Amino acid sequence: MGQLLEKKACESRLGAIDDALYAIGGKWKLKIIIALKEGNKRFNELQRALNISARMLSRELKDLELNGFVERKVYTETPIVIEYELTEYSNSLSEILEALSSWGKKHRQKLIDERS
Amino acid sequence: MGQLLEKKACESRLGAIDDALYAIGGKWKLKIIIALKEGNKRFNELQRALNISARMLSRELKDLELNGFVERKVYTETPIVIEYELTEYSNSLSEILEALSSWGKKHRQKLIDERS
DNA sequence: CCGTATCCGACACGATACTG
DNA sequence: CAGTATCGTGTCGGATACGG
Repeated sequence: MGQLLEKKACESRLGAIDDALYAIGGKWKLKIIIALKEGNKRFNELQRALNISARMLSRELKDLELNGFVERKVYTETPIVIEYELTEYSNSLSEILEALSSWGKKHRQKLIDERS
Repeated sequence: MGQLLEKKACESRLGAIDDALYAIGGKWKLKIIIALKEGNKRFNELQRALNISARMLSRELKDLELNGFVERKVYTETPIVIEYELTEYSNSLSEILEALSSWGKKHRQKLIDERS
């Protein structure tokens, strides 16, 4: 009977989603990553691009660094410049990013259509 | 120059991700949907399957219904039974679900490997 | 420019108890 | 069983100010 198998599969997916949301859930993480896909950015550039407070940005960047998505680069030649750069590992998120943004686009269009 | 194009694309993706997170962000929405993929479920079944409080489940189900992902079905034959069922539209999330859970699985494995 | 510290309100989330 | 009401906690997240 497939019941049991289905249940196992479901539980496994639930756990996996948990892990994923724990790492990249929240309001900012994916958005920061998208912004950095455009190219390395400095702290203030990110802040302006995302309309995020310094406090949150600082926190989230640390978190992203700890989890291996982002690297903080310090160029010591004067003037000293600090940039944030995506790591190789962050590329593993591309499918998620693609799926989310393409769905978001369609969803927004649906909402617009319904209102008319 | 591709700079401008890239910037536009980035902003568009940021907006789309916003829309997506607004609709399906948070700790519970996707998990409820996954649980229902296994088959229709009653309130208490969902509660036990997800370890979610009645309060949150009630809220999230209303939200999911409003956004067209879930339908509340009432079977009036005694004994009266109330079930929650996924709508057709909820299938549009399958790519996201797939991407998230497969990434989550790999990510967890990575964490395990690193710890050894 | 790159952040950190502090204060504060809003809300996500949980536990418990309760109603029809 | 299907929810709602109440209460309490923690985190989210912004505003402002400040120091390296």
